[in-house]
Amino acid sequence: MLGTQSKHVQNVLIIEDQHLMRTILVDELKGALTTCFVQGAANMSQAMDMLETNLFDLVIIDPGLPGFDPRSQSDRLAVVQTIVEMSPNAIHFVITGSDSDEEWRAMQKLGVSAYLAKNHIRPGSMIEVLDDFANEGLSVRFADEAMAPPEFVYSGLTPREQELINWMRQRPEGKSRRQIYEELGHRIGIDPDSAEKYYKRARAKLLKTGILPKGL
Amino acid sequence: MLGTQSKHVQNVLIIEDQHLMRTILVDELKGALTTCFVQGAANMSQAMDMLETNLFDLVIIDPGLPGFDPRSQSDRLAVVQTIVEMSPNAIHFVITGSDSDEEWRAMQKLGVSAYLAKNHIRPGSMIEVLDDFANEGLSVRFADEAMAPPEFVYSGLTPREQELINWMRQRPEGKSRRQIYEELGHRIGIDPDSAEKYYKRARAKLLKTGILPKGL
DNA sequence: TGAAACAGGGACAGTGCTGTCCCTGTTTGA
DNA sequence: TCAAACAGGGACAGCACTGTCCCTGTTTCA
Repeated sequence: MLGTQSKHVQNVLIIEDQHLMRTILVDELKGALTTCFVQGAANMSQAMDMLETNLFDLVIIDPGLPGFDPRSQSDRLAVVQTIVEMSPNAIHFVITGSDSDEEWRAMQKLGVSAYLAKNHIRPGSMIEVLDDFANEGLSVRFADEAMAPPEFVYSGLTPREQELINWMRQRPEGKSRRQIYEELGHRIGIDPDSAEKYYKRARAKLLKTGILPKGL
Repeated sequence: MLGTQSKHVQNVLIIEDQHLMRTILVDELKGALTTCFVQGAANMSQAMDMLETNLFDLVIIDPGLPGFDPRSQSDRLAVVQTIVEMSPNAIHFVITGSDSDEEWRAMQKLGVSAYLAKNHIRPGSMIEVLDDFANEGLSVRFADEAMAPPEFVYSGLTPREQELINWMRQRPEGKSRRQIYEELGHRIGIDPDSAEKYYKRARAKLLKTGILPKGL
């Protein structure tokens, strides 16, 4: 189950008690794998049910489950150990809100292949994590304070329009909009003209509703 | 800014260090408000920049920010207090991974209107929270172990197909599929025939790829 | 002053999801 | 055995988003 196999994983289980986080992790995995079948469990008993009745290729675990003390290192390790033992043929990733180097080492001894701080997982990151794992057999991401550009979302924009606005907001000083159109068009594989159109339409919409950020 | 106003909020700031959680909160807010402008900040300095240069109607805070000790009650309260003082005209919601009754009381004294445990926020919940707030001036949701039905996602299904599969998986023993079509069609405002079609198409796709759950 | 960058549009085709309506068969249970 | 429930499709229209190509003006700056 190593190597190039990892992107064709079929059966994935995500064990995480926060609904929104679980939902988006399911989506991220769906996006990172070409064809797959992702299931989510919100607590230990649900997870154990599913582990008993299914064979998973990949199990993603947040050890901070309800009924266990999130401060207790032994509780966290016990959760992971139980799950690893119930799915001996699966790959196991751990996702955590509060990471530590010691915990990663302990998890690794239990057979965990990746250890990911929640605040270091961005949309699209799971692809990189799976790549790391395919190449090196493991992937580790500790918490990270690095600046991400602030988000900005207006309810009336389509995804493409949002994308163009976001890129344009990060435009460096000396760069012309045309250069952004060129660059971005190349990056996402569309005509620079189209990129220009999306930006202009987005801008027009924002102007009409009066909420146009400062960088235009 | 009370009452029916709350759904027409325009400017929203979400302060949360976990990228995925922030992303989905932005989306949830975008969905819950008719027209809005949602911004996200990943840490305190970014948040303070934005609070200085913008006027927000609603600020949503996760007090567990990088640079502060998530175990320290005083750190958490200080974060919230600073933000509340910087946006005196805004409504403030607090979202937290580890909730407690005492913390909610302390937050309330700082002027916080809603206190929400992360594991109690489901997709679509923000609408209810805003309703609660509009009616009662506050909204509180402590952590909750109640069973949510396990998720199931297959990468090749459209949203509607997913929805039908998910409803059908929860079908009670004595209920016929036709009854589900009826009920669901009524609930989401489509023809029962259409519901039937979606389910059948979804089922066919799952059969073709070999991953059909047990309940059919 | 002339060229590039800009704002702000229109026309058009393609695609995927939605939703309605209709069809043929097979299985199941009262 | 007869009707309802089921599996598994086809045809078709509407709609939103995408993407390409083209247009007119105005501003900016070398």
